[in-house]
Amino acid sequence: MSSSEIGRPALGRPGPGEDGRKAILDAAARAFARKGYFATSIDAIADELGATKGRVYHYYRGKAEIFLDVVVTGIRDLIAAVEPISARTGAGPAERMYEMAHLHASMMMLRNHAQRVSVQAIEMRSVAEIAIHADVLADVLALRRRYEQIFIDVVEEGVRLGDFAATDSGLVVKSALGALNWIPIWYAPDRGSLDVEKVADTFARFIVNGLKGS
Amino acid sequence: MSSSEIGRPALGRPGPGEDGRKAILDAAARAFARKGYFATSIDAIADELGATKGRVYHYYRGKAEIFLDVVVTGIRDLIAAVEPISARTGAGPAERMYEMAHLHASMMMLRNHAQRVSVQAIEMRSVAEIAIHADVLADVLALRRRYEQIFIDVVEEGVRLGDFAATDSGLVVKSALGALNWIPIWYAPDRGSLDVEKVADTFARFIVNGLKGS
DNA sequence: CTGTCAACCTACTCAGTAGTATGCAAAGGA
DNA sequence: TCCTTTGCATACTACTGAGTAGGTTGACAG
Repeated sequence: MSSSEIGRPALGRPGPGEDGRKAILDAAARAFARKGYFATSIDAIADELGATKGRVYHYYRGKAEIFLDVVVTGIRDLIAAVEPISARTGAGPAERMYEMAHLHASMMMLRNHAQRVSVQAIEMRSVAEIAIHADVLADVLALRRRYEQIFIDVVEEGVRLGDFAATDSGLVVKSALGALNWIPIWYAPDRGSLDVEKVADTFARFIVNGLKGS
Repeated sequence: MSSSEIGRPALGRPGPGEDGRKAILDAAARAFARKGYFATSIDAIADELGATKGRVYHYYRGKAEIFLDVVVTGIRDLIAAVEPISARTGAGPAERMYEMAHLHASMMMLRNHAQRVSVQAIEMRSVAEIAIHADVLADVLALRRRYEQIFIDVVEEGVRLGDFAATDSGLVVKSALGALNWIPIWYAPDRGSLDVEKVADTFARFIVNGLKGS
């Protein structure tokens, strides 16, 4: 809050500042990714930090606020990574869609805790504790829609060019993103048996083929 | 327990018996589907029943047991519905896969609370409360693997016949089931805007096309 | 060297809820 | 008819965990 004002006061102990929030965000993302929202106590997040509750509550108003911050960060990261690909010139829709799906899949696997949290978060809308933050929730939904729209645009361009079969673009994108978003649920990062590249490639091919039609 | 013994005693008040468990199971499925495991109290389940805790604890040992029972029921229903299609003679792998995906998608949408619960349940493995029931959890994982195997078998048959492109059948099935299992997360049953049949058809086509390759 | 403020930590409070103890009622069987 | 057993409800207990209150430390400004 105060640090975002113009001509910061610069009084007293400077300390971590915005980095303090970031550290908590990362710890919370790891903890939430492991146990889920409810099974993760504030104390557990503090432990993950090597600190106590006091530190957490110094930067955040409450548990729900931390959680939503993790979720928003996760989606923002996705958009920031995928949007440039969608806008790439000199590549057809199919090729771009492959790259987008490939990257999304990779991000889901590479120990990206925020992504795992974002995924489990979607069914939280009904939980009162979360629903209170209607403004942030609206942001989350808007970001998610925007992300879907990126894919929809590419699909519709592909349909116009005849590269993809004509169907309800909203629905096929939900199919594709469903397949991708499901990855964190079954993918276990520890056992290196499954190659990230191979999974991403298989998924991306599957999706592009699904769009092309027979 | 006692009712499963041979030559049941048949003493005292007969009452609902196994139906009592069923009623609780349904109420719990609805409640869990709405709020999730942790946000659903035993009292909430009892309310859904129009009863109190006492009734619930008369039939179940605890919350986790109810939850896992809902999950097992959900998967069993899926297997019971889809397995017959996979074994159908006189239809090619592509056609059967379409029907399987179509049915799975439909079951995800038709207010099937148990399915929604099963979906949210997968990330529960790490929660101590649930992990205690190692035996039931093992059953759940086995059932889930068995269900996946049904799809894998059809895919591999399709590959052998040249109907499907050759890839890692385990991974493409995970893609397909991911897309399908994701449905409960975005599909809102109340607003009738989205036609169940249309969604199921779009998803099933998408999946079959994805398997066929280009 | 002193006041100030961020950056914490410790030690509480208090609400919600899983699970229990107990009692009562209804429905057969003998 | 009474006894037994199931099928509940009511009224607890015990605990966990979110959020708070207040204290302490250390860096920087003046």
